[in-house]
Amino acid sequence: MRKGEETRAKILDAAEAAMLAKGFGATSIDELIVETGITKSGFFYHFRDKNELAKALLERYIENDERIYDEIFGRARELADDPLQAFLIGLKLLSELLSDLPNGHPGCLVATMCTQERAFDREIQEMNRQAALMWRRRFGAMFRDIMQVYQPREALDADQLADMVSTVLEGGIVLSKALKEPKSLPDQLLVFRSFVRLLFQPAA
Amino acid sequence: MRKGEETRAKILDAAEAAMLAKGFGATSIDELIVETGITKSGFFYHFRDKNELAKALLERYIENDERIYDEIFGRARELADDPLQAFLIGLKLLSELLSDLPNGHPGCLVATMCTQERAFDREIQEMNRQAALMWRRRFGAMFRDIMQVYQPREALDADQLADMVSTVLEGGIVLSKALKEPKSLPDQLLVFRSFVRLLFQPAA
DNA sequence: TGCGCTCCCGTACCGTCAGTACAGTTTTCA
DNA sequence: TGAAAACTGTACTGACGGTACGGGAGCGCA
Repeated sequence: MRKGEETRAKILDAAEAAMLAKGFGATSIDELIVETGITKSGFFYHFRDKNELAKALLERYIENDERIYDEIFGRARELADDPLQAFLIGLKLLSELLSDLPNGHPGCLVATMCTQERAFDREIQEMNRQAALMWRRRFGAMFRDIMQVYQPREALDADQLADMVSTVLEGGIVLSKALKEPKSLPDQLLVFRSFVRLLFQPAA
Repeated sequence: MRKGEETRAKILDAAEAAMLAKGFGATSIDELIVETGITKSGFFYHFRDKNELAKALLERYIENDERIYDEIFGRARELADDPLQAFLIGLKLLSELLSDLPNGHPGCLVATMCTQERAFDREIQEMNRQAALMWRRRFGAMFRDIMQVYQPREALDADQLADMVSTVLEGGIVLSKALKEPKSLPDQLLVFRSFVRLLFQPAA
């Protein structure tokens, strides 16, 4: 029971790294079992097929993602009472966290499964959708809190602003990878941060 | 010669649609030859291997991409002398173009090849990088023109702002696909447009 | 008329990979 | 100590990427 979880986690670790680097199709089960030191039968004991591996992978990824956001924006909220300040601090903390990754962000599993959508079943596509909706709810609530205190200088919807956070993160990851410049992602997040500050800055 | 080009284009058409929908790995050569009505030997006459197909695909995609940007921002420049107004009009035109795609943006090949980077050779990764750099040059020049006339309200670098255009486009595509909401991409572009307007709006 | 070139077909084959089937073995924990 | 959990081993199937190579239709040209 305990051992099973451990092996399962080892497979997921190897799979996540490989999938983010090479994509779903280019990652073979054979290579995963070599890396984790089990046999093919062992692999299929844990996962019925490759699709179920992808599902477990995505599930774990999203949970971890949520945990990180909880921590960062929770900490930011401790540092400032004002919702705008807290959000700006959160973006800064997130940018710093992303800067500290030596090889840049490893990639977002949600994005990789989006760009290869038809390779996966409906269940995975729905998990992806729910993840994006959770981001919208999370950041949307923050923007609504901010709007209770500050009047935006442009009439923008809280949900659209929330989606902008996801957009900048996902787009930043793509751009960073394309340019091979890890710094681009945290930089783009800071540009967005400037925009948010400008948007809610009281008219002089 | 003429016939060869035609067949080649037909393969590329089928491949592009399939790759954007399913990803690289999930697109089989067998299915491409069925769709284009040629044989396997015929396919390998045109492309040495799958990687070379990807290269030709990316090349064609980037050229087309550049052409579209040339048209849209060229047209925008005709409609307004002021560089800021021209850029804002360009973003609006681009947003409208993206809105008019019935099934949403089919996906960016640069992004799909980024999320599967190790599956491709260095040449393709370099093409991807050059494409992103071209976007930076293109939009960077526009922001520099704008900055000659308008003082930004936040100290932001023209190149970082240029990267923001790419970021919003790539991120918007990912988000649109994840959410299954084609409208998200053009919406996000308009949110970014508001930010740009706000950034260069003369202080009241 | 026939030569050569482009463009493609047909066939046979190889290695890799996902996945199946199932019997047997070790490990773990109650 | 015994049953369940966690594997191993072997043998196979079918799809796919890719190779090899001979052949042939159509076309331009001398």
